[in-house]
Amino acid sequence: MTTMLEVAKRAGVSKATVSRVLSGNGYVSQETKDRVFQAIEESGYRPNLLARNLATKRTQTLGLVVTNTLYHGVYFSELLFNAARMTEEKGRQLILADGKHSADEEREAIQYLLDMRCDAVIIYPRFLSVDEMDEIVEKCEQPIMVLNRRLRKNSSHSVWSDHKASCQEAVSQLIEKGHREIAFITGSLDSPTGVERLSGYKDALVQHGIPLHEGLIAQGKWNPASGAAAVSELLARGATFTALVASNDDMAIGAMKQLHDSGVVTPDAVSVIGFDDVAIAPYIVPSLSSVRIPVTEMIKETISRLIFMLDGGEFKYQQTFSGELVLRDSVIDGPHR
Amino acid sequence: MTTMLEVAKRAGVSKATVSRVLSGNGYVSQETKDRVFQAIEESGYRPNLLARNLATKRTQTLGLVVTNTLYHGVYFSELLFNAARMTEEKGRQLILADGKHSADEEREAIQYLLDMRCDAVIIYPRFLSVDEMDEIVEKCEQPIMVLNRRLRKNSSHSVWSDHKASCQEAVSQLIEKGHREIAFITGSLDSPTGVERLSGYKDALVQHGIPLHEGLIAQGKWNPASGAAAVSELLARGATFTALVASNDDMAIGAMKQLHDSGVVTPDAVSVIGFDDVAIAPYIVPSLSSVRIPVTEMIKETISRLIFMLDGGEFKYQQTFSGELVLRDSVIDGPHR
DNA sequence: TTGTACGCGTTATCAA
DNA sequence: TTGATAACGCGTACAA
Repeated sequence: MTTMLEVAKRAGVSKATVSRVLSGNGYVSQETKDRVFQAIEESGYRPNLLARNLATKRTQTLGLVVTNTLYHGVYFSELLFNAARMTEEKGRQLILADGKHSADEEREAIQYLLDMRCDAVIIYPRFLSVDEMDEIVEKCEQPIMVLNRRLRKNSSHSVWSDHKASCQEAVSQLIEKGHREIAFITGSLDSPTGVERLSGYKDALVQHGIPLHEGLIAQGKWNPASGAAAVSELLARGATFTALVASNDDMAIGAMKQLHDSGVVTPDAVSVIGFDDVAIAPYIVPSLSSVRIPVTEMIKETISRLIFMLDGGEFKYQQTFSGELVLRDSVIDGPHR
Repeated sequence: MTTMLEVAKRAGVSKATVSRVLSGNGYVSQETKDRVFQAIEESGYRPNLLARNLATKRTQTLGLVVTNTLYHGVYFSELLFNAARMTEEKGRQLILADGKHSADEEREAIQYLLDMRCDAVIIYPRFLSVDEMDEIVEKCEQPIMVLNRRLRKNSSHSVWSDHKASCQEAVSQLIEKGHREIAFITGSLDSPTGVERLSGYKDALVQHGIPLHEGLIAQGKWNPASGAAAVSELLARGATFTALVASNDDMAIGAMKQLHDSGVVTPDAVSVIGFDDVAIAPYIVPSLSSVRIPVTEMIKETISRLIFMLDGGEFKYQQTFSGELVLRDSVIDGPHR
């Protein structure tokens, strides 16, 4: 690899001058500029970003940590796509680190990004507690933002959407359409998101004076297969319901398939609501209603805040997002029996 | 940020000793080891990877370039997930750079990874020509592997699956099941993959002595909406067919929805085959057959080769993968009318 | 077993 | 307008 020094020699100038030409800082005569550029061309010189970043103490990169349990599915794609786009819009590069599937590995991933001296870090946590992340935010010199969690102490360093309220709203809509027997498929209950959605379901029932039947609740694990399994379990229990809320779209899709396959209940007879809006779902299951989580908007806010902080700014206020309920025919019509 | 020097002072030793303790190279007495570790604890020291990488001339990272037009969908997720997993298995970190949506931006992304001094780079090209990539492979000091293209000169630096043969095979299967009128939805025809699949379709027909009807071919753009639009166009033309091959699963899904909505042809009456196997598809459209591209295996081979090259190895031979046709009932049964 | 001193490829601060 | 030269934080011969 040819270095700046070799370029300098070839052009008959010093390293410093080459550096000036490249960075645009400082005065350089047009004549020497030309000579330098020519030398660069001839030698195929490429700047070493490691050296540059070490010297400037800036890497122009944002780090992003996500668990790979989220990798499958369109939700992650949307997250990643927008994060990359917005980061580059701000003239920076996104570096992705895999949080894998444990708290330790999530910690390691964060640490890696910090050790790489990313200018700032975005964490979409899955295993780490809110308290630990509050600690990380305070300890680190780099600005840090946490997605999908509400930090206790540094709430302005987090951007989240109110899963409980969104779910409560969705269930309320079903109740108002006349549904009384509403089944619920949970997500993994070691995830706050899963717990919050379940809690929203329960609160909506209470709020409308509808008794809670544990028999109408089945546990899922976010993926389609577990949604299908949950429906099997509900049916095996002899549960009857006119509506079904699944804690995400993937499970909702698995659930609908199982409803169809089992033949006990035709899908059209059950109103189904999911979450996160797998973008492809409407093409296949037009009857699936969904609560759309505004990932794009949330990422945008997150990155804006980070950039602002990098420029020395400080946020006092926090911002909550809420899911938007997109209803399809089967819900709008109310119960079919 | 506390540096190694500060740790050294606190422990009453020299930088070199701290470095030895951290890397495990060279002899250090247990006693001083303990002192150093304690000093590290107390000061919250973290090594600066930029400095380390600059000094060692190794970054322990693999770069991956992918266009964001691939981000949506499960194919990309599987690619990324496995790439990250395997890279970390080899004790390295994956760095993702967005190739965005033009040849220039794809070049920039590759250049960025090289400038960051990634030890090796994987390119999943969308816009760059095979010739240009052959050039890049030869010019660069870092090992480079190209996914989903067959390089002309450096074929051992590429891993691809034979799209033409896979598609030909799929269409042949349909023909052998008794289908004679087989519609085809192309991918974007500025992509080699799209062209190859179309060519496989045509060749299969020729091979079986079935006349080619241009009226049975409609253009798509890889996404579900374009698959639906293609079906609309076919129907508007008055085309009749008992089977339909779409150049990927997303379009196949859109196509099936359109077949259903239009009511002209019930989906069950048409055997549909897609490509790439959107993992979620079987949960929703059990009747969708698909050619599974072995992404996981291909990534595995790619990374193995890179690691081997980093250790000074050189590959003489090349390896082709081929898609595996997964047939569902509607195809196995043959034409329904 | 430990310390000294130099190199990695840049940027940045001075003089000149 | 240009050139020495000192950082940046770490690895590593070489010497002790």
